[in-house]
Amino acid sequence: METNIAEIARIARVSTATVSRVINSPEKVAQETRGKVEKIIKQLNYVPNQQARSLRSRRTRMIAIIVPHSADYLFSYPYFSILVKEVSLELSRFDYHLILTTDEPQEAVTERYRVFIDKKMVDGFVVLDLKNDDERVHFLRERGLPFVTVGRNDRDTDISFVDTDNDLGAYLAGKHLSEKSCKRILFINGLADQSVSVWRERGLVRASRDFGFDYEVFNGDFIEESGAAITRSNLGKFDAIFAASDLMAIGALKVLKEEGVSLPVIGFDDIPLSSEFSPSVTTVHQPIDEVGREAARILVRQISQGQVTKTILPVSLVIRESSEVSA
Amino acid sequence: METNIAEIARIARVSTATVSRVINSPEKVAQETRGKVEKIIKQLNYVPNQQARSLRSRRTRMIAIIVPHSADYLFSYPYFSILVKEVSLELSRFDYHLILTTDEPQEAVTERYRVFIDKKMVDGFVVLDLKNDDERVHFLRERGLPFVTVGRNDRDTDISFVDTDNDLGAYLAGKHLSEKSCKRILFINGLADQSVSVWRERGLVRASRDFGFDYEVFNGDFIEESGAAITRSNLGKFDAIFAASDLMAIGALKVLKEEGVSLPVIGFDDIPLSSEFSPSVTTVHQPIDEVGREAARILVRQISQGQVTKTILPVSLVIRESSEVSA
DNA sequence: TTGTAGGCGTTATCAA
DNA sequence: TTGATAACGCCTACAA
Repeated sequence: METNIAEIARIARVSTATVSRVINSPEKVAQETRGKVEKIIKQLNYVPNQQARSLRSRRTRMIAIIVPHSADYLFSYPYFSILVKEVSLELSRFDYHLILTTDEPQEAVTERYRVFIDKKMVDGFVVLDLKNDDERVHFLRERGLPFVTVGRNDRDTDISFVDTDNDLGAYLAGKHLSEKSCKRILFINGLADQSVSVWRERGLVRASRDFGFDYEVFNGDFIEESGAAITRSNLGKFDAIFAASDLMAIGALKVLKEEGVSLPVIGFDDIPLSSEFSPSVTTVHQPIDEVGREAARILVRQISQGQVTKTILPVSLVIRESSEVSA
Repeated sequence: METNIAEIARIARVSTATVSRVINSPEKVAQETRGKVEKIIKQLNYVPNQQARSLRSRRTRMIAIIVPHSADYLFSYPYFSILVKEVSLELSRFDYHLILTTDEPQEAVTERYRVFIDKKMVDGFVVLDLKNDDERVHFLRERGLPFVTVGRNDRDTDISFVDTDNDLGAYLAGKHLSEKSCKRILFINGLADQSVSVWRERGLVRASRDFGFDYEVFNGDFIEESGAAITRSNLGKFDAIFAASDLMAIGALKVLKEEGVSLPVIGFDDIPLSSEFSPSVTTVHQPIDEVGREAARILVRQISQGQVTKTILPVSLVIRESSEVSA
């Protein structure tokens, strides 16, 4: 016989309500009864059935991350794995758990969200890969479910998010390049519809005004190939490269090496590979592990206290070999 | 008011039992009633509450993957992300969902398994990173919960698993190197306690007998640094290198380049980076996406039919630049 | 083929 | 501070 709250109650000679209180709000139970019940719980290795709790309390303690198939590249991006790991670990410290899933290509972007909500499976969502105008945000708002976005945009200003200071990061990169006397920068940005790309371009615009350089933007998709392709088709036109991801910076560096060209290159993220690559990659460091943990904390707070939290984490320029060459 | 089975029943003028039957075993309901009920379900956008179903049916439709902190490296390993993605996607096609989590360093290896089981949160587990003598397998066996391992060992032969033909892969690598006239191979294997390492060494042993070469084994931990370190401390002693992961092979290739040494190098996995690296990496291709999907299918079968399935997927040698050099 | 009714294990309400 | 009892939403004997 599986032990349940009724058995504990029987043995402790109290009611099931009291056992439940010992578990959920021990402060409401007298010291003595409480000790007695706790002892029996321990003796029998009793653990509450989560499904029953969820049904009754309408809280599942589950959070979902739904990776859109259009962001498939995330799965070979080290940044993403680390983020997911930290989100999951921090959530578990609050007794929440993470469902990780992908959508299918033919589905609507919001379909999986709808299913999770309708089935009453989750208490909230972490939204990655935020767009400037993000359907998922509209949807979740409408449905009234708690969520936190990683990144922020201009439209949705009253929601919980965690972001890094992308604007400043790009500004620092531009400043550094201008200090290397660069005048025409090739800016390999991310996808244009992603909010992160907007912030980074803003930072570079500010820097170009403050320090007097020109730049031109091309949109890549964060992976190495796109950085390489954009670099290849622009050889000879620029005297420096700033890429919105380390992988694209590495793609650029490979092309430059192939072509025997030497230009300062700066990336973004500071993934592990960047310090090992040759040349090691100058980059804007983002505290990705902290982003993950903070996302978890913000969401838990949003769920339990209905509190909107906005966090912007600092970035820093890490100077390595790839920017230490003459233009 | 949230719509539930009772409301559907009321409107359709049938009992809740009939509505439940329409959902779970439509063949037991008369065409006419069935149509009527289905129509109303659709009209009201009714979706069954998963928590209630779970409580009643004792099936949560949740599967967990618990990554041990000792396998932290997995999170920066492209192989792993792709596996997780495919497992999750395939599971969702059977209406199962994936909980992804990590354990904490100070915990027992089986602690999180215990919690998930005791809370009645999951129907089964995918066990990664299988050891020769794996505590988690003992534990899950004892507790009687369905699970599938990715990899197989000699001890636990009556359990469901999906594996690739690691033995053959290593054999093919050895054969190829011997065809390049290599006589002394540096074998950079994975961690000694992992079952995958055992199979790969077996394959190389067979090849060394069949083709007459010598080899020496060193144990790395699958990441680039360990491949580089082992290569560096063995320079000059071998005329070829076989590494148990592409990342370690790449680490080896970097050291060789640095030192101006040219040796045939073969990796394992065939991660995306291997075809782009310079030199492109000769490697044993594993169908990682299929491994993930098959793991999901096997587990679902194990849960629903109690059926043990063992799958070994084929590998193939992909010959690229890194083995096309003279020793 | 359909309905009645009990129960899955817990939490919440209300009264004592 | 504690207990009795009614939900939570669904499934499934069992009976009709």
